Amino acid sequence: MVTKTKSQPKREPLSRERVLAAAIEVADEGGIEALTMRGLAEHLGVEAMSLYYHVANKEAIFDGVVDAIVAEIGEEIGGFEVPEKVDDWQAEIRRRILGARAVIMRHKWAPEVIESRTIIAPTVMFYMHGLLGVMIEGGFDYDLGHHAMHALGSRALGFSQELFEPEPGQEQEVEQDLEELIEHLPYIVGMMEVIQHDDPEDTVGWCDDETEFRFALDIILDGLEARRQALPTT
Amino acid sequence: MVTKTKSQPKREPLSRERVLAAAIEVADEGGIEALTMRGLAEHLGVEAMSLYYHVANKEAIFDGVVDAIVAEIGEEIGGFEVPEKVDDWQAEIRRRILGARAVIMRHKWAPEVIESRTIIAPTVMFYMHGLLGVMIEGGFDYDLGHHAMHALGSRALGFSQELFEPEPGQEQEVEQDLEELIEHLPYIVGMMEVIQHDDPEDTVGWCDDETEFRFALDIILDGLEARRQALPTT
DNA sequence: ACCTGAACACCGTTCAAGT
DNA sequence: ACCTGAACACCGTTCAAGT
Repeated sequence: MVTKTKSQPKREPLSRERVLAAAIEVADEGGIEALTMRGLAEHLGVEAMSLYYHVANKEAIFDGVVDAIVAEIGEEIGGFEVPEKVDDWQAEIRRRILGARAVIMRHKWAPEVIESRTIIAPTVMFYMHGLLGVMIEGGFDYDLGHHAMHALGSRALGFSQELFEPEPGQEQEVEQDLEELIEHLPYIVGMMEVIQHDDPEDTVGWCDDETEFRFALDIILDGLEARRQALPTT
Repeated sequence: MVTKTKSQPKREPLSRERVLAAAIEVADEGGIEALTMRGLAEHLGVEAMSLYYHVANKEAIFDGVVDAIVAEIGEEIGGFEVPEKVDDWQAEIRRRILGARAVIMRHKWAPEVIESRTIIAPTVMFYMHGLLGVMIEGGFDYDLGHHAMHALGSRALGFSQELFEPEPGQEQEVEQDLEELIEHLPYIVGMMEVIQHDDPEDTVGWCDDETEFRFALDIILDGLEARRQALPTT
């Protein structure tokens, strides 16, 4: 073994992979707004300008991060390959989407980054292609498959926009002027009472995200199945 | 009439309302990234710092803009009042949501701003309250109503995240390396061929957003109706 | 080949000062 | 009461220069 040991190398050189991995670390720790070129460089023990040798710009970092997240989804669900025979398309689609969701839950900032891409990432395309393939082999025609992709939307990747949900870390402050709201929002108040009654533990974060996600997902999958069964058999 | 006409006033004074109206104008014209404090001030013929006399900061502008958009939705659908008797909850919900969508279509940057709010705007709360009220009066119990609000998510306000859709102005460039994609993405390619066959006019923007939005909305409404009918009658 | 210092053009925002 | 100039702390990025 010929190794040059002349003075221990202080750090291994940068690379696109290390930059992207660090970017995910920084976002995991401090959220997406913590991911700045200068902050990322500091996290790597390097100057901000050094990053530009390995990535074109910040957008390229976002692109690479999305690729990495989708790759993690691929590991989670065992690849995007479409099986030759699909007996239960609903089960297979649900398995993939809930797997994607598990990954997204580890990187809660990811939806915002994914949505911010103007051109669809090739890896995302491969993921969606897998979903579409499962549906086609499961009895969809292409037209219904197309509708299905749109109906799922971002839910295909395991997330959905919740208008009632605050950002992680910033809990909703419902208490504040609840007094005056009660008379103007009787239905909301009534709903909250029922929900809190069902689950008295939950005080502030009064919704079970996982349950709600599955509820909506099942509605969509059921609706698609009904329309699949209505297809003319050729 | 005693009016002081000593030298024509060059411009009417600023106000919170004028700032917010101008903010919407700027975003309508140049997108949300064009909405900067300096740019907004220039649009108003004023210095950037003057804005801070009327709004606390940029976040407050975003908050106000969301309020204004929801107010516009209110005008579009004739208010958020819940009728005492709801015969066809699906029709009423669909009417409100498609009205909201019409407004969002005029302000395509609005979804991003709405999603960026960490605390739910009071006006948004009123809008959602109206939807919930229609459902309750239409035969939902509070638990199903709660599920429904989550299942609709941002679709309640007339938009949904389309992973395949590029930002307005930046068309998807599918042509680029389509050659190599064909062999890896047979299902996507097959789907595109069928879709283009159905609608040969559409070359690049190959999806009818309105149709897809209604398709997904109907699936959700149908699913909710099925679950409503399954409720125990009390 | 890989990293850096200095500089640029842009942000949002504060604060004391103008009228 | 309403607006402004100067300044600050932060961005992403370019470019010539270092090793």
